[in-house]
Amino acid sequence: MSKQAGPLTLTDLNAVDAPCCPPIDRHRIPAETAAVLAPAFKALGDPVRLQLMSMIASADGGEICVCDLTPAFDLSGPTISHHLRTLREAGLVSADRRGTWVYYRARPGIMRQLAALLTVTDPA
Amino acid sequence: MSKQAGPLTLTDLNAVDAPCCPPIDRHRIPAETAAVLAPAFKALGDPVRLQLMSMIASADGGEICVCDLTPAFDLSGPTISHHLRTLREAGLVSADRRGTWVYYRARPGIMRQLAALLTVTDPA
DNA sequence: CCTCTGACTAGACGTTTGTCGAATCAGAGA
DNA sequence: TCTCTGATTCGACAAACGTCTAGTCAGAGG
Repeated sequence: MSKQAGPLTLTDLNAVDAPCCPPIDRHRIPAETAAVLAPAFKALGDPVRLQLMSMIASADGGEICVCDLTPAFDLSGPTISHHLRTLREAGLVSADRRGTWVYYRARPGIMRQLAALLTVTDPA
Repeated sequence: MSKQAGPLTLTDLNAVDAPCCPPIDRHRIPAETAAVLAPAFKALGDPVRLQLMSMIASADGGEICVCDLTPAFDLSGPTISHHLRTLREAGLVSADRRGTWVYYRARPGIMRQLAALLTVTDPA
């Protein structure tokens, strides 16, 4: 159990199925929660990664091959690979090698957590 | 109208009241949309700014004084000021000076857009 | 075994970021 | 007017980031 060493990890949050975090306008986020969720927002904070994320999340069958992602950008293969690693380490996607090809898949749990955090009550 | 010069700006998106963007798992985000929304995610991608954002969004009366934000962190005044400017330039908050004090207020519109983008349909 | 292809790692390089202390600006009040 | 306080801007610096090229790893198929 890694929960004892670090105060809180991404895996901990992923393990929780219920919404971990009330909306941001309900009360102040604890420092530990911020430390865990901020990297996920940061990972989405690059235009290339945001597009990659949407291509993965909207892919037919829920997954997409790297070989279909790379040619969609004017960037080198290693650069795309680097961005995919960033998304992976933020817990937003998972990778699965099948033969020569690697397929990426979105992790809906954490995305829902981020969405829940940003869902504010209408001021009207 | 500034819409003609640049392809798309934050203000343009703020002007739209209806949700600008279907969820990320519906279809691929266009490059222009990614370029506009990524900076907002990036601004939330720092633990300090994420906490600042939640303190502002959850503040009583919808606004909070910088003088109440600064002592909540182990950081210098200029550093907090810098983070607040980042949030401001990302369109996430607005500032209002009243006498000696400056009050910050959340902009719910863009937050709802980000939340809508991340709202994925349940796989179950 | 060799080779080919797709994806990743390693190392380098210029840019951006987060932080600070010092200086400056904006009002309030004597 | 002078001073005091709160907030921002400026300039500097180390750390992190985004990108590249070159090299490496993992399977598929002769």
